[in-house]
Amino acid sequence: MAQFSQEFFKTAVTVDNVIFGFDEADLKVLLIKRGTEPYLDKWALPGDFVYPNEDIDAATARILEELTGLKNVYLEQVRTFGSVNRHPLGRVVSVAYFSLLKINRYTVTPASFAQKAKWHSVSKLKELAFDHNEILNACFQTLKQRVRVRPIGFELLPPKFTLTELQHLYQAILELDPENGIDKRNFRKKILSMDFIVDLNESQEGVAHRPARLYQFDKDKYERFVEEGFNFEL
Amino acid sequence: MAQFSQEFFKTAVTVDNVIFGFDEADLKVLLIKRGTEPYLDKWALPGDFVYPNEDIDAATARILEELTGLKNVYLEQVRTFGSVNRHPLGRVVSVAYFSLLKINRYTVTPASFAQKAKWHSVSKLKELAFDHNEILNACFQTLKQRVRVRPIGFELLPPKFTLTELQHLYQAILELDPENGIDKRNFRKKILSMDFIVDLNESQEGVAHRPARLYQFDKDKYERFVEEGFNFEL
DNA sequence: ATGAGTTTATGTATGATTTACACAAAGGTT
DNA sequence: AACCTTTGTGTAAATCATACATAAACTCAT
Repeated sequence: MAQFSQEFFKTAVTVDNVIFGFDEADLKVLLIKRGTEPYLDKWALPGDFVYPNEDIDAATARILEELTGLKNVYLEQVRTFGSVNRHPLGRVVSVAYFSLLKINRYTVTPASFAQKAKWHSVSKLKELAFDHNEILNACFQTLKQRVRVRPIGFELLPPKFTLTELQHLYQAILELDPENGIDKRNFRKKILSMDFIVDLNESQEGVAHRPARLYQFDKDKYERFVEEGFNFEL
Repeated sequence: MAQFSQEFFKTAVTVDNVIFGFDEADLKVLLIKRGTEPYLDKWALPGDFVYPNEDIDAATARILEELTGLKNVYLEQVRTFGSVNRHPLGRVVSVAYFSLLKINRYTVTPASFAQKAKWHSVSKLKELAFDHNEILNACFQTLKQRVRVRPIGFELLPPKFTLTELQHLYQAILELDPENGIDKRNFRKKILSMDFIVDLNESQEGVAHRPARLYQFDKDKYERFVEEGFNFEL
């Protein structure tokens, strides 16, 4: 390692957070419209500088809370982007995270962000500020991998959900077209063989068709299974 | 994003590289003995500051080349470590990488690193400088996952290898004890069903037992299979 | 030259998992 | 009451994973 020197303490570190939500049959991402240069009026990922006395994870959680009012949201670091010229105003290294939140818990237009914040379909995105398309894409790919081997899909659903909703969620994340994606019966068989997805003995109400049963993800139970060597895989 | 301000350009960014090698039946990692404070004389991961006009990936490649003389080595970014107090002398955020190299291509004691560099068994590591145990561990876990779904194990073997060597490599990375790990016949069956691991019609020479056939990983062939939808999985 | 020592190479039967596939039941709406 | 929409369910066939033992190829010591 080179000689320790103040010369090197000239970089800014930011976090950028790809906030995913799921609505109907569509995977969404929360973007903000920039109110300052550079990239004024362009859509961008929510992000901020990491403060001098702040851990990086904490910075991401802070931004998320400022933007949505929510704490204890699923958060995962993905990768760091630090090309020399990725930011026009200096050397800015950005640590990318994604988070998963239940979209109906999100209350719009919080005070601290003057700019517009809006959910966008992941499948139809325009050009974003900075290298945010690349960042978003990396996070989406990571989510896609993660969701097959960790039971994190539930973070995007309400506490009580139907198996059809769960299946639509997986199809959206894995980019399988509906009505050609996962076989309904096989999907349910696999899901219900996991005893931590529990039948609540309740049904939907007020729907104009046969009501679906409601299920819940039991995290404690899941963790007990993991300790006994169980390995989630879809 | 907060107001753009020079206040935030006060962080140093480093890279730390977990360099893996494989020798006989043992997964190794290349460490250097620190020649300066802090952590003088402690073993540490090779790393350095990222220069002002240097991409982060490039910094990692540079360090690797300075240390080993090797270019075009497999390199993968894992995660960024940036706890406020991880470095005693200031705010230093470190981007962790691992790399995989053919251990016999490594020539010892290169000029640019005055300190001792030495291979250590991953399985018996002492305490390292900074948070390097944590970094090493994260990289090892990532390697463990990666090796099951990407054909990167070959990066650690000589160009021509025997199936026994390959099996030992997998057992070392996956921490399966030898003689209780993977079934030899089933392992070979699976490997040889992948047509990009090609039989060279050559054998070992000068060994005091039945000589093993030599095989080679054909990367181009592999990539063609991937394009046709093939998915590596061990 | 022979035998001992060591490691390689190979196939099959059993069980487990994955896949493909179609129709009756439960509600609301008219 | 008939209709519309969506839910809920089982089985057979195919594929994949697992468990397991013995002969063949080479060196070394005698």
